[in-house]
Amino acid sequence: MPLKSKEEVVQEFRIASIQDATMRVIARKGMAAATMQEIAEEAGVAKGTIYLYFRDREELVEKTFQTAITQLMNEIDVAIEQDIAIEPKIRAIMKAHLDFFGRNREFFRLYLSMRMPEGPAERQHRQTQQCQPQYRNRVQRLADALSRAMERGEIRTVNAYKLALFIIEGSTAIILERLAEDAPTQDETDVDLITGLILDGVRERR
Amino acid sequence: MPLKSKEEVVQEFRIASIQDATMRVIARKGMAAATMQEIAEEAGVAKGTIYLYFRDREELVEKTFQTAITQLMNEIDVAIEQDIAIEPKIRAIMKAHLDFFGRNREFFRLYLSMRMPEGPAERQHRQTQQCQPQYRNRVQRLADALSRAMERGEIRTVNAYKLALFIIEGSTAIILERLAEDAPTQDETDVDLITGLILDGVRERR
DNA sequence: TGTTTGACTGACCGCGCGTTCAGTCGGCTG
DNA sequence: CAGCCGACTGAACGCGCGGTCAGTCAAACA
Repeated sequence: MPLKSKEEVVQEFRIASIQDATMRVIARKGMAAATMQEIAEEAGVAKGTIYLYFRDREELVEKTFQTAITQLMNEIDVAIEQDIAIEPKIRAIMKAHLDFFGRNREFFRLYLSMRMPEGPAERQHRQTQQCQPQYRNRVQRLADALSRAMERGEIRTVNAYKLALFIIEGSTAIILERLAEDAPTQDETDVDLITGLILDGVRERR
Repeated sequence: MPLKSKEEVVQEFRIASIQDATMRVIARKGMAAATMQEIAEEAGVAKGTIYLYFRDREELVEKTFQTAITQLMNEIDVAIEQDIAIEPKIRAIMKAHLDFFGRNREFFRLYLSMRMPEGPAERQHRQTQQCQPQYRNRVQRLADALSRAMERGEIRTVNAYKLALFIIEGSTAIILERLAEDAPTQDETDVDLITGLILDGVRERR
């Protein structure tokens, strides 16, 4: 039965609004300072209601993170799977990142928090187990695409994983800067800058 | 009177060991999860003792951050002020970063935490006021060096600030990766990789 | 219409934090 | 050597958190 019952629709709506609220509050206060009380108020429900849909705070944050990152991964996949030259591919990947984080400013901070887990060693470990694969996956996919370009002789041979790290974090910094700007730069300008840097560097050639 | 009295020496030693302990605990548990109790135990003093040297937790963390970042800035200044071509300059700056974070692994996490402040808006603002200048300063100095190289025609003209951001965050990612490795890569390898990327990109030229 | 149900609420609990301060004690002073 | 000083301690406090659950009430049911 593919049709959703009224109850299912209501449930999904609740879950989505609580997750949205979670993102906004974490974006505002930071991971550790985001309280269940404030998330509940933001979502327009009572604190207890959240516990009807999520076992505890940890599960709420994990599920919220998963929902959002899955969406990002899907968008990047589209860009990465296209069988095109490395230059338009890098452009497409950078554009996907800029678009996504532009549309989901709130998510960005949750994303950074998850990459730098807190608390007792055991919890850090669990959070890393859950988040690191998503991140490494993203880096690894780019690294694979770069490796293939190296084999094809499009780009010179270097450590593909470190190159991917460099590209992703470098552009993350530019995204961060862009998000802080009042009048964000045009997408294309930053995409051009990043792509140009990666491919040709900055040395003047005479 | 340049000579330090016995009391001053003891005081400075206490302050230094408490700050060292603070760095280690934050490195282990993260900014928000680092408790005064654990910092005190790590430093081998009672919790109350910390309050003889620091007004509150906030001041402790701020002062600890300042002490460490000042040292980093000094080491980078040496590299940046040298009047040499842009290539050896970038090499020297990258090397200074790698050296510093290699010697002060603990500091790295405190550094990242300070860049992404938590809590109520007002506290975030204060932390940003206190930390952002240090960071922007570092980026700006690199941007200035790059601007000068652009004027001299050594490198092509792009947005110097964004280029500096890209370089610093990209290499930060590589440092992070290196710190996680069991057998860290040789310094020179990463410095070569980063410098090569920035100057010449990765496109194969035939 | 009287009854049942269960989604939702929010006062409450226990815990662990940052912070305080009365008390301790080794060493200096007169 | 008695008396004092002040660096140091750690039990105790208040607060605010995550999590609980007895109570509420609108909608579904009979």
